[in-house]
Formats: sequence, C-alpha cells, structure tokens
Amino acid sequence: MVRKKVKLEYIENGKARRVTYKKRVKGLVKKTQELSVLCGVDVCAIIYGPHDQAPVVWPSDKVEATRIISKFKRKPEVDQSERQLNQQSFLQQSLNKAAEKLLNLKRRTRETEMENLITDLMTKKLTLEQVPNCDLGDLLRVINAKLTLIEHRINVNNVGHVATANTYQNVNGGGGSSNGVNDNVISDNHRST
Amino acid sequence: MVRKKVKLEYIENGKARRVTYKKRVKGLVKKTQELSVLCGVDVCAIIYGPHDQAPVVWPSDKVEATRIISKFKRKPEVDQSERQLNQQSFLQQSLNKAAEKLLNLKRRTRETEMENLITDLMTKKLTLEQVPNCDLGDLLRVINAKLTLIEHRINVNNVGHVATANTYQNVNGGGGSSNGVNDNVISDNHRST
DNA sequence: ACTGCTATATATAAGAT
DNA sequence: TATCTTATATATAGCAG
Repeated sequence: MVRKKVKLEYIENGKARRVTYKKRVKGLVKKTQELSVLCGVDVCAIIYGPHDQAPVVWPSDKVEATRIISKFKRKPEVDQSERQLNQQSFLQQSLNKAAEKLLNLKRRTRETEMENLITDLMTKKLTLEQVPNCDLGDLLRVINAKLTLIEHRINVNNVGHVATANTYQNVNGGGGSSNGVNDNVISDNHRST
Repeated sequence: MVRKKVKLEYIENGKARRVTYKKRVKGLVKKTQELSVLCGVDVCAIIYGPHDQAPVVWPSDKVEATRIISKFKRKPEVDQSERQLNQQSFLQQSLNKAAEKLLNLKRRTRETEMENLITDLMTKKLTLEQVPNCDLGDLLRVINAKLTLIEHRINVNNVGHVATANTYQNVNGGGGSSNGVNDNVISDNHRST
C-alpha cells in the first residue's frame, strides 16, 4: 500500500509475505488496542502466524481474552451468518431456523431449572452422575454464565472478598415457563425433578 | 487522528464515541481481512459494541471463527490461565470437567442417533414438531457439522456437482474432541473422503 | 443515525543499511 | 533478520447536509 499499491491477494513471495505479516500484525494489534481504549469495548484478536507456533493474541492477558471469547461463544445471534451458508439446501435451513427458535425459547425456561439443579448438586442432594445426559449441555452453559458473572464481579470490585456460594442464588431472573411450543406431541416427559 | 490528534483514552462524549466506534470497527475488520488474505493466516477478531447486542466478528462465518478460536483454546498456556481464573472455587471446576467428559461421551453416541433422525426428517417419516425439544440442540449441531463438510467440499472441489444426499452418510469420523471447556460448536476433524 | 467530504494522522511497501 | 527511511496509500476526526 505504499510505493506500490498492493493487490489484495496472497503474497506468493515468502520473504515479502513474512515481512508484511510482521508489519501488519503490529498494526492490527495497535488498532485493536486503540479501539478498545477509545470506545471502552471488549475486543479480542487472535492471529496465527504460519511461522511461529504461538498465536498473537490481544488482549495479551489470556484470562481477559478467554473471557471475551467465551462471551462470543454464548451468543446465539451469531448464528445468522451461519445460516447464509445454507445456500446448499433449504430443508436444513428451515430446520435450522425452527430449531433455533425452539432452542431459544427452551433456553429461557430451562435456565431456572438449571439453577435448581446446581443447587441440588452443591447441596449434595444430587450427584453429577444422576443428572440426565439430556441436561448436561444446558447445565454447562449456565455454569459458565455464572463463572463469567463471578469473574466480572471480581474485576469490578477488584477486591478479594467476592461473593461465592450466594452468587449461585440470584443470577438469572428466570423468565416465564411458557414452553408452549409443542413438546407435548412426543414424549418429552423426562426432567420432572 | 486527523483534524485533531486524538488522545488515546476513553472518549467520554457518547455520540463521538459511537461514531468513532463504527468507523474504527470498519477499519479493523478491513485490516483483519487484509492480513488474512495477504499472508494466508488464520485471524479472528471479536468486537463487542456497547450499543448493538451482537458482536462484530470476523470471519463472519461462525464456523470458521469458531475453528480459529478453538485452535486458540487448545493452546495449553491458555487453559492454564483459564484455570487460574478458577482460584475462585474448585467445585465449579470439577463439575465442569466431569460434565465435559460426559458431554463428549454422549456426543459421539448421539451423533448416529441424530443421523437417523435427520434421515427420518428428510424422508418425511417424522416432522420437526415431533422431535423432542431435548434433541434439538444436538440435531442442530450435527446438521451444522454436515453443512460445514459440504461447504468445505465445495471449496475444495470448486465444482458444481457436490455430493448431497450421500454426504449425509459419512460425516464425522468421531475423532478426538479434547477441547476447552465450553465450545459446544463443531470441530472440523473430518477428512475421510 | 447515515451519508459524503477533506485535511491530517497513520500505516506500510520498498529500499537502504 | 532487524531496523530505519521515505514516498505513498489508507484511515479517520471533525463537519456539513
């Protein structure tokens, strides 16, 4: 982009590519930092060089980076672009959409359910082995949400005495229980604890 | 950085901050793309705006983004710091791990189950409404894994006659899945064609 | 909020050392 | 290979509509 306007395509020349790589990574990281500072937002960049094994990551603080990434992974809305991928077929698409909607609906209802489950686990009323396989996914999700919350509090308070056990009581407001979709068609009569 | 040299600090003015945010996100994503293309490396950027809920992510293809992220999460150093995060408690950790193991175990078993489910759906033996809510998550996952495979083939072959129906037979080899905590997405360890 | 504009600040491709 | 230099290409802050 300077003495010559570089075409936006893979640089075949290995040497030149490596040089460009280093320069641009530096620039990208700088821009990432700036955005984060100027606008006070969470940004995370992960860059894999073909040369050195270790990826360049920003924020360099792995805990921070992991937090941001986890946040991303929990976002359901990201699936949007995932759907574009379905030019292939339409069956999968509609299926996908419907499934997603149901999933979201279900998720809200289940959250409180999972709260109770966790409470039972912590009070030893229940062991992990007794949890139906069917519930593990959601359980995991809720637990991770809690961890994020906890960590957030640590960051905010920046104090040692963060709430622990009681943190598990008041996380989710717990929406309604209107799972009215159509789960009565077929059995779905597990999970009645 | 233009008419005035902006100080590298949080922009208090909300309006100005939002404007800067938009502009810079655009720039950052562009730079990210360019680095990726020019140097042929894996790059992933996750940007959380305070305004819109959905994070800006590059690559926009979530599957791709997830792949890069997973790669990052597999790095041992990352797990290490992730663990430090859990100084907080140990209950969650063991619980997390156990749940993960069970999840992985379950996943492999369920995969074939889902294959059959999809077959039933496609052959109209079953309608989506008849699928128990409990199964939707895994169904979605398997379907997305298939789509990824399909797209991958399209990219590789760059030909029109990509396998369709039969693609649904031989998807996941069921390889290792030693991932970080909560990437409930898809690992692309196919390649058995 | 969303253009487009423009003057400057930055980023960076090629060289040079 | 790393750093410095420099000519250009880009990015973008502040405005205007």
